[in-house]
Amino acid sequence: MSHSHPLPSLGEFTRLLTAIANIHDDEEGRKYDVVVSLFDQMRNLFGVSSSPLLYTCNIVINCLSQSSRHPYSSFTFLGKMLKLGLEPDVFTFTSLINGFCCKDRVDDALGLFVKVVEMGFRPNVVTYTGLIHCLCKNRDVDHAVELFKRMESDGVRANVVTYNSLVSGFCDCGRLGDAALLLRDMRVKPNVITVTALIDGFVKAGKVFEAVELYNVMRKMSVEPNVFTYNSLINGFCMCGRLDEALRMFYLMEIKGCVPNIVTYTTLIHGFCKSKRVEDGVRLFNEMSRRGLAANTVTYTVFIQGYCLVGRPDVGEQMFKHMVSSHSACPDVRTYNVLLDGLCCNGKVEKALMIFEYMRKREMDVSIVTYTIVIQGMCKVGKVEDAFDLFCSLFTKGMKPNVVTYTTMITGFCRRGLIHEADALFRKMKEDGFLPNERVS
DNA sequence: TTAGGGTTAG
Repeated sequence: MSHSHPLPSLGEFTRLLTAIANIHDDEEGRKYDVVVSLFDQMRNLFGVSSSPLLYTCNIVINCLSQSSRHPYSSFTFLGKMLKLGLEPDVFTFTSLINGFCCKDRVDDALGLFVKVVEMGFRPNVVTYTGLIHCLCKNRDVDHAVELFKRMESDGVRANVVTYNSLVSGFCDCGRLGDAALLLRDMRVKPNVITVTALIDGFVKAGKVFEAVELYNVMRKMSVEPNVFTYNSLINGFCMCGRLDEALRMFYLMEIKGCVPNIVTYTTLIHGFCKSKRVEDGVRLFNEMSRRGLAANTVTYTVFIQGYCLVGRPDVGEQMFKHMVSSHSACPDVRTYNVLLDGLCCNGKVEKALMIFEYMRKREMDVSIVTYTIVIQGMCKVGKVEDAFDLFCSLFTKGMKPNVVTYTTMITGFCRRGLIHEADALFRKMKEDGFLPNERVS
């Protein structure tokens, strides 16, 4: 770098660094590289004697710990900090612990937490909340509650973010009662995220009227619902086929000044498609387009499913081709799954198998759901041997069949009268730890 | 001046 121009100050450099660190970029890796290289340039320019401020290092370390490309770079950077004579603080360690949390490495996160406490640092509400959130995401809500209690006995007060993690955690594992109690007994005012988490919990459990009741309560508590809240409620009505009520909620949100987004429309379209009212879905699609909202992958996928459901796989296929050729949205595995399943259910198994071959040639990321759909299609047209070959190949690919896969294959054998094969597979399924009537999520 | 939380499709 040439020094012919006056140098920016250390403060200006740090502001730049913070700005870059906070950019939400698709190319995460590149951003982190820029941050580290900028930090190195700062050090070269200002010299080691003018030691960079601790918070500058903390910005860098936070970037590094969230980077998935270089898993240990944050610890390498910590070493660099120590060499420069900088003492890490609670911000530094919270970022490092959170780095493990981001990668779902709860045990490493907890291990580091214990070490940091042993070193005499006092974790604060952010440190605890990061761990609680990570435990909840890993469905270990009991452990999260334990940590929550420890936090309180350490004299660290939970804030709304802590409660939000726990309420969502309870909801995610179906403990709606615990979530409701926690919401009731919170020592800080809940916000829209807290209440919406429980509303969505009710919706996912099929209890849409409890969700609506909570919606009414939240307005009395002067917690203002937002687009997330309304999308959740609309989804709740759609899920149980109450489309009129879904529409009424949709109108209500507009009256309340809440602007519907692409998720709102896609949820409604999905509701109509599932109830075989694809034309009503198209009307919503047109309205959405008039408002300048562009359909995304999910919107198209919902339509493809809808058209297949009403026996028009040709239109579904057309939409699929349109999304590819117009580059308006990129089909993902789920789009392919819906198309394959739709074709199979409409007697177009051969076509589905061709698309599946194409997917394999292109080395696309196929899921166990894709395989299950194809196995089912093969069985349907009597190609039980091909289906079983594909089933067996899963193990060498490192894929695990789930209950649906097993059930599909067993049913295929049974339909052909291959009772011994079916029985053997049934036993293998139980060996793999599946109960015959287990549901898949 | 630095760290933590949410919705949609099989």
